[in-house]
Amino acid sequence: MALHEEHYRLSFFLENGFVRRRCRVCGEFFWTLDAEREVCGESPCVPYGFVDKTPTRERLSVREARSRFLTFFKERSHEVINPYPVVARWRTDLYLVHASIIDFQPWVTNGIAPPPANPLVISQPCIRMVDIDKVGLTFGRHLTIFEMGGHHAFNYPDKPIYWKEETTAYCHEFMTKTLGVDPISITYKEAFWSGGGNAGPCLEVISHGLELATLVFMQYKTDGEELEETPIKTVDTGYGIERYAWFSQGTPSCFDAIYGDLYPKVLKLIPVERPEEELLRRYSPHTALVTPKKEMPIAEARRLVSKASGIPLDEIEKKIIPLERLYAALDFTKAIAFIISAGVVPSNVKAGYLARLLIRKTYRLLRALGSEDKLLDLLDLQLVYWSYDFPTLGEMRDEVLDIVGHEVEKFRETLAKGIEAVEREVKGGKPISTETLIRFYDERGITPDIVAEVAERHGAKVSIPEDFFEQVAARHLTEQPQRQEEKTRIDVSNYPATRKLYYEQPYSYVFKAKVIAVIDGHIILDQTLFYPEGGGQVGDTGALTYNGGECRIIDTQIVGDVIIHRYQGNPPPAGAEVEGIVDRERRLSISRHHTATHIMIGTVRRVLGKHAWQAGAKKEPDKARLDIYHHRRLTPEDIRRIEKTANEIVAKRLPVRISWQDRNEAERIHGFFLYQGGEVPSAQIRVVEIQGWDAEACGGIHCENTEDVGLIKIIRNERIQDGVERLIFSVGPAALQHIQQSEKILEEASGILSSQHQELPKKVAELENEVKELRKTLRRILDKMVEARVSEVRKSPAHRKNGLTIYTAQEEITDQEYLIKLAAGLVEDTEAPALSIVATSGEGARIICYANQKAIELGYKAGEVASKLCRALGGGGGGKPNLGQGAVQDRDKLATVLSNPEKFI
RNA sequence: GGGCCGGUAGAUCAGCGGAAGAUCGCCCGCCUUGCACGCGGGAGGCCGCGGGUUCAAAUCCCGCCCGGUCCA
Repeated sequence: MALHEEHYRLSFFLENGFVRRRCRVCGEFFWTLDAEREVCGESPCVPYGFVDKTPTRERLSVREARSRFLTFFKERSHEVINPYPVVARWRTDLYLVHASIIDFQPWVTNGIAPPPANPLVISQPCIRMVDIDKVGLTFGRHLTIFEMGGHHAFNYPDKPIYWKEETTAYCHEFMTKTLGVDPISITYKEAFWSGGGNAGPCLEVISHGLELATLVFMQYKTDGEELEETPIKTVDTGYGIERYAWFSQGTPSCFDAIYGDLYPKVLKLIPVERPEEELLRRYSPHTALVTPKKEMPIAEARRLVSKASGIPLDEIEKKIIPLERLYAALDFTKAIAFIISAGVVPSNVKAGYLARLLIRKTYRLLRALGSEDKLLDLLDLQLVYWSYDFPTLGEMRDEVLDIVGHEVEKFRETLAKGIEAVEREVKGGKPISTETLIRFYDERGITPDIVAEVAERHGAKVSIPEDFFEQVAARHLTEQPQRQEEKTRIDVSNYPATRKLYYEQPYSYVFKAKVIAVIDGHIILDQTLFYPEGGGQVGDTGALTYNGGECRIIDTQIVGDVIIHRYQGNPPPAGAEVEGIVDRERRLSISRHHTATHIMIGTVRRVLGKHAWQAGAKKEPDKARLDIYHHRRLTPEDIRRIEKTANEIVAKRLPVRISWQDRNEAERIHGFFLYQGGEVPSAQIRVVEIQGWDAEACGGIHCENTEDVGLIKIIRNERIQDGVERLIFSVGPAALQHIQQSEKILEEASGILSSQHQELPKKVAELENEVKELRKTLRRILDKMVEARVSEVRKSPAHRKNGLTIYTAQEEITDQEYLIKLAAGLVEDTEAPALSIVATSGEGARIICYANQKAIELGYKAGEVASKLCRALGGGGGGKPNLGQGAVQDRDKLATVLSNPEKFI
């Protein structure tokens, strides 16, 4: 889709002799200097024309391509900005940076915060998981990780920078003058770009079949189908740095250009035979066709390429597919290196799941190449190789290898267990249905190809439906997500912003204010010392007094800029002057827990690693909880180390400094660690800094000094998600309370066992052993008693009915196993039909019946007999033909039944 | 955040309302020059924890803890 021609009819085109044409293949409009041109020039409308050629003046590595790009714009008054992490910590609507403009959305593009420079230029590593299935197949046209060169200009209504004309002119100059690309080969295709809530017309810059850049002119906000003009017009350009390297080198694949230096080392690790260059030269120009789409399955695409290139299909399958796998593994391991070094821990949620997906895909690819044990080696090559340009990769190297190693190990176990399960299923002789395939994937993460592989090893055939993954998706579509319960939604749009006294006087607890309104159980004041819930800190409580009246404040919330106080009792009338009193002890305790949480974040980052980001936090009066990303379960030793280090920081008496800082400045000084609590929607951010230990963007109320926190005691640790550990801790007097409680439990236990605290574990273990021994002894004695009782009961007269012998016994012992063995012993080795009734009349009187084979044949089933007897005695029972049991209510009648059993059965 | 699956012997799992099982591993015999195999015997279980239903729960229901997995 493209917009009306007007949007693209630039003076730059008209004055430089470009003409507008329409592609006879894809039907899109484009601008060209070649009046004869009929095709837009993008592959697959035409095959690649740069392979084995060098359309540029010189061959460029990725680093050189990046440098040419940055330098070009730097020389044209753009400020060079360092790349951002690939994980978008500054926004919550997406996990990964997939374009350079993401760095400046939404705060800059919507005008809330100024850009770090204007205009600016950046080469931003980007991750696109959407292309994951195309990587390798298209020889590098698609990558999950690539660098996007972006020069950006933010045009404010009162301060324009530059727009379409300059942008296009820059691009053309860069292409032709700097790189030396023949102008006649370049086309500018008209298109429309939309994403992240913004949209605008764009020009795709193409040469020799390859799209090298996209020039986007962001000028709309998208609201459903509607386009609304935005006040700030943003030049959003994307130059494919790797593509420039590929284009300039003319290698068969982009991977050859990216990893030229690394290739020999890679082949040493993973020996994949490289097809002869001649074959690659013929194959490569058509690889844009190999894009799996819904309407074109991959097999069909391969047939097309085979036809276009003249290479037989079986040769493609034999020689090209392993290469595709190697290419994909290269790209994925690079993406893994970047994501994990940005602090993502593989898990089943959020960005962690994407990381896990990448690691597993890579493992399976390498498995198909027989080199699954080389994943970490390949990853390590990437970490070292790219650390020159991205030093974080070097700093995080050990941590990344540890995290990924752990993840790979876990996946190996999952695979091994899954494969065993498949083997059991196959050996059961059942054919593998689609349903079974889906279950193996959904419940065990075993893909159908692996099921098929295992089944075939055992001689079973498995057919995988073409639309397998769609069926899986359909299954998940039917699950409707239930919405979280509505939070306090009170319309405050008619009220003025509340003045936040708690920031001006953080250590005051009494204030005067005027009542603006009382609505829906909430009071709105003109100003307040009550801190509203936010940033994980719970809202304040307290009281309001006025003119002889008083009411309790039981919670405080903030809606927009208006603070609402939930009350109990009689509220003051609107307009009244009130005195507010915040519950001081409670607030002090909350502050201590809040500052302690910051100390803990700094601590886990040092004890566990830089990946230990905050996943969530809550600070209450009696405890706080902190969720952190970590790949292993915390050991008791980890917990002790964290506790110890955190308390050392308390004792160091570090000042807690709070200041409002310019957003760009704060990011420059503290980095993105600031955003532990998520995004912060303002140009100025409130930075809470524990000197030398931790700095975070935070709106909470804190102690003035770490020593004010008092003791930090970790109470509990849970794993709330895979890869997320929760620490629950108490601070100061609240911690003491917890310790006293634990001591009380210990005292009770040692009182019972009359031992010292430190003797308890030994004592309990001894007791445990003793119980086991006693149980065994008891069992042996009871077994002896069974023998004795059997012969005793058999000697006394038995009852008879229809040829059936009935033995009865009344026992004092209530042990079930004893009773059953006795009942069985009485009749089991008897040839004639025999039935036994064993009763115990103690607490919880019971009956056990046992029938031998002959008795069952005669029609006396123990279960039925037990049922009849028990019902006659006011209870209930049942069982199997040979063994029945039940309970007796009417204990007095039991003797009658036992002396005349034949009357009751 | 949502869905699904699971927790039983050291390991892998079966049993899914009426007496806790199999295979491998472990221990002791036999066989063998020795090992492996083979044969015979044996030890090893709060059936994840807590409630509930029931005459009776490993089994059914609820909550919690622990693990796995898919999706956004």
